[in-house]
Amino acid sequence: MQKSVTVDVPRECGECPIRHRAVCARCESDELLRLEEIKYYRSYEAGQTVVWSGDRMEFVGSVVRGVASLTQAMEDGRTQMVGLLLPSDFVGRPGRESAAYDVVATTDLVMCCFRKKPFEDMMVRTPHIAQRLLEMTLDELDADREWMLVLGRKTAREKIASLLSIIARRDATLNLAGVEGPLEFDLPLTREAMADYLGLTLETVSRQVNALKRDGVIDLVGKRHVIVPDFDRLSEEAGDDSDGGMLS
Amino acid sequence: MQKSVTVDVPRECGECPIRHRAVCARCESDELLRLEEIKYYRSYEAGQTVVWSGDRMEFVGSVVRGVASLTQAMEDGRTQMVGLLLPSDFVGRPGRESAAYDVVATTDLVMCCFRKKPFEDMMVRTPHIAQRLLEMTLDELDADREWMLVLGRKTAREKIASLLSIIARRDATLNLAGVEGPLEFDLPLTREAMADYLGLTLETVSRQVNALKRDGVIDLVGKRHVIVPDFDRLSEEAGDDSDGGMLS
DNA sequence: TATCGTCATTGATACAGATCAAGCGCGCGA
DNA sequence: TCGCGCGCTTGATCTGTATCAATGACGATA
Repeated sequence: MQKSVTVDVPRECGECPIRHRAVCARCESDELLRLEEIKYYRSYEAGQTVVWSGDRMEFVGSVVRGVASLTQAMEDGRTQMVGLLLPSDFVGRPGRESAAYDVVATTDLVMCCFRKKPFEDMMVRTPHIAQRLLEMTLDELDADREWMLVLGRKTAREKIASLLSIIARRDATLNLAGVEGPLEFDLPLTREAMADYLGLTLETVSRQVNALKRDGVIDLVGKRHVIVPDFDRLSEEAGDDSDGGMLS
Repeated sequence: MQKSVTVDVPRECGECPIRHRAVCARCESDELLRLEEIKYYRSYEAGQTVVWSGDRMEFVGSVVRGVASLTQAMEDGRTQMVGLLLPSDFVGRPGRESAAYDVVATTDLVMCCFRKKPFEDMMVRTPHIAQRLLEMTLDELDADREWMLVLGRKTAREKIASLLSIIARRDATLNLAGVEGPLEFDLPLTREAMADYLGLTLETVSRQVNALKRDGVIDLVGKRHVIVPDFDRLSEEAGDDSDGGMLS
């Protein structure tokens, strides 16, 4: 059942696609060498759970390729996704014993992992890592707060537009795609996962996605491939400041 | 108009009520001395804005006494509170030029401030500060993610119960009040502010607060003083795991 | 003591999104 | 090639919360 995914991740940090965005971004080459000694890669298939909430967390790491989600659940089954982890995002919390959320691979996933203890030791001796982690954590805090506005105050249509806008933006910065002209990307989420992220039901997601398509805000190829002819229009639908802020 | 509030905050960090919880918690006495040189206190009256979103942020600091709120707003006036800042919480982001949110004093407020540049310099030379800030930021991230579940998936009644539960808990840890027996505290928020935090209207907040009172989950003295006869019952109403987790 | 403003309550009604219930379409394994 | 299952769509109806509209309760100001 565990079809081992062929992984073409370079052994060398120097060749790593997330070298300049991940927690190691600030490291000098000697620091990188020491990281290289303790790192290892793990692969997961779409749908696999990477970490169970409450479990002992024996490693931390970075998403190298693919998408994972962070999910909180109530006993009765209600579920809220609290984070979308794209390449370069960091998973795990130094100084904490057990995981606070479920981490699930929403696409096939490759992670660059460090056993927790060696990483913590390294952090103490390598300010560049701690600095970068603080910076990334503060960025994430900002992103989550923006998401709180989405969850608390936006309509279903605005929520969908906000999600598409965020994915489009992150996708564009990763691929350094042409900044002008239509954006295009594959949705890494099912309708149900979108619903869990947006605090909606999957039926409402489906209806609103199709409404945005009918109104020409987006175009769909199949169910998952999205074309955004006019990013400003999408931002407007998301209720964001009109000044775009594209790639800013 | 600016009735200068009498401040009885000690000049000495050693006497400071938040000494062991704030960003300075890990500092040795020599580090504290250097912090003392660059710190200064500021007071605000309830309702005053501490920082405007988008403004240049010339200082960072800690809440010493009182409560402040972090708010995001859309152009059309919809408003979402994204953080409640209680004593020892940190305001501002080192390494960023302009504020991302409005910070408003919701009660009379005393802050311990540092001009941004000297503080940043100090952070580089004082790992204890950076370490503590990372820890606090990670804690805040967890809290915000819990709040995303509240905003995205809970009913109005559960939202109110969740808010009361959080305030009760934080209040209890601050005052080291008797862990058993009825909890009691003053709401530091108007009904409208509660609505902004919970993603509701103030009418719904009013109705649900009174419903919880009718059902004996809480008792009210006046509009703002809350008595919680049974904390577990409140947790249950909040939809939280029944095991309490009180002060954990 | 009257008056004003702020904060809160309460009621009537409207509506966005949830819920319940089919049904579609496409990829995959037999 | 069939049939099954999963992801998705679409329709009918229900309901929790928003919205609109008064009214009440207190504290501050004159």
